[in-house]
Amino acid sequence: MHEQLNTDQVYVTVDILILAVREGRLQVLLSRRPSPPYAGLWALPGRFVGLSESTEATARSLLQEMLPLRGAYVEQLYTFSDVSRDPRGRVISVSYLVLLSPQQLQSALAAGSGRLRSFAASCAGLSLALDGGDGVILGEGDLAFDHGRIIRTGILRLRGKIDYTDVGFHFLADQQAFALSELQDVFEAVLGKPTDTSNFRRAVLARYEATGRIEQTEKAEKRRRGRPAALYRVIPRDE
Amino acid sequence: MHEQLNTDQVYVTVDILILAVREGRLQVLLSRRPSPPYAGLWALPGRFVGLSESTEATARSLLQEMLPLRGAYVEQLYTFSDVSRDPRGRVISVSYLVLLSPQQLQSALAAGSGRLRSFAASCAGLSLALDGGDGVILGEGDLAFDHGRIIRTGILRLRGKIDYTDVGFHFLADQQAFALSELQDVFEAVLGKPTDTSNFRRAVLARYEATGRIEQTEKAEKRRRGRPAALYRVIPRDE
DNA sequence: TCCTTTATGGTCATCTTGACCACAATTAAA
DNA sequence: TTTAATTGTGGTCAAGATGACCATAAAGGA
Repeated sequence: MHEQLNTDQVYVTVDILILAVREGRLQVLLSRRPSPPYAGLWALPGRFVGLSESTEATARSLLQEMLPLRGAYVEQLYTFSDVSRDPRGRVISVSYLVLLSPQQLQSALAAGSGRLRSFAASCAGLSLALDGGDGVILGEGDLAFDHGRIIRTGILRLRGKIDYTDVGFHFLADQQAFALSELQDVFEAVLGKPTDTSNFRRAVLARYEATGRIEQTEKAEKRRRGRPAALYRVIPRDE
Repeated sequence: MHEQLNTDQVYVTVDILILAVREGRLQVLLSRRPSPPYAGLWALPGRFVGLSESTEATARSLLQEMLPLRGAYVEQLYTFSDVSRDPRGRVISVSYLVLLSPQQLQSALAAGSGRLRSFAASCAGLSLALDGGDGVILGEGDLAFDHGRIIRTGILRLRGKIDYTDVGFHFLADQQAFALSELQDVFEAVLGKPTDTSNFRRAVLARYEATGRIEQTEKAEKRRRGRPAALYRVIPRDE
């Protein structure tokens, strides 16, 4: 349908940047392009915007195809409009940022075809170095379109807002109790640097428990080796 | 040219939100729409995106038409894409935020036709109440399209970043020395609340003078009534 | 001259932050 | 069974930042 684009009009697509924290690293969901342009390279999921849907609706329906899940965190990221960003024609991309728990990312990978795969993006500093979960290393040249730039933009946005908003919670398993150390793993993966455990705990409890955003549950976890951790749960906000 | 839009394609426009601080209030540049839709209502300057220009280029050329000036601060704001936001058809708007000094805003008003006029936006809380510089009060219903929402989005963005970025400087006259009280006026107008003068001075000097962003000049101002103020200048960054 | 206005510098108590330390509660190893 | 390693939890302490407030300086106007 869209393999040949008219040269006298502007097209609009939505690309979604799906991030999750797995194995201590920030990961991004990519699929391998089956056909030109950029056949064989990795790309963000995307789609042309329909005539009767907002770009946010496009992003959500695109997400719905990959996940049977509702209520994922979706936020508009940035609009990329360089004239030559798509060799097929004049295509403007409105990008969205989506945050998933490891389990949600896993089920997206399971539901997807063989084209779908995820890669850990270890982004020390600003250089985009995609470090594959199975040993594959992705550089900027392995990504289609300007998707490397989109990923960098998204990670910077995330880093900028994780410690004064609630976005970090969306990386935790929905509706499940969590240990503070798990939340700390999320922060460290996003910010790319270690944090003092005691200070992190103090800051989180002051910011979220005092404001009624999280509360302690009765149970304690027993999964790991050391002392069992107290479990907390996120209090859903009705809006 | 664009009075009739095809119903089978998506159009892209750029709308620019031009803000300045004048007379202690945050003001926005609006023009009166000469023709339907929304004829007679106030609207942000806007234009359809050309085939061979990025949206940022569109924003800058649109700005250039109104101002002979280069180097104004331009930042992408948000992309609005509600299906029914434009009665003419399917029009997606990429909005940009532009910050001007009072003098720049004045010259834009002088260069513009009679359709151009500026209004002070006094935005206590979140309710958009446009309080006219010459007594006219604008409400949400006096604005075309979803431009009230764009203005609100821009002001919130500005408030969110003014005290941890350099954006506040762009409201001051370019290349000119300024007194700290002028910068304080800018902050108070943007944030909509008064600030303790002494604490403001301490914070600004710690944040900007210590990092080499501003420096004191030799001269002192003599314009006003009280004690003359020390003048500072912004040190341009080469990037 | 005295009052008003604006600018500038300072105090002081409180809150926040970063770097540590000590101990608790569990599992693994010796 | 003791000991060590591991993870979680609470606390201290000094340095820095913040908010409320006061005092003084330098100008113009009455």
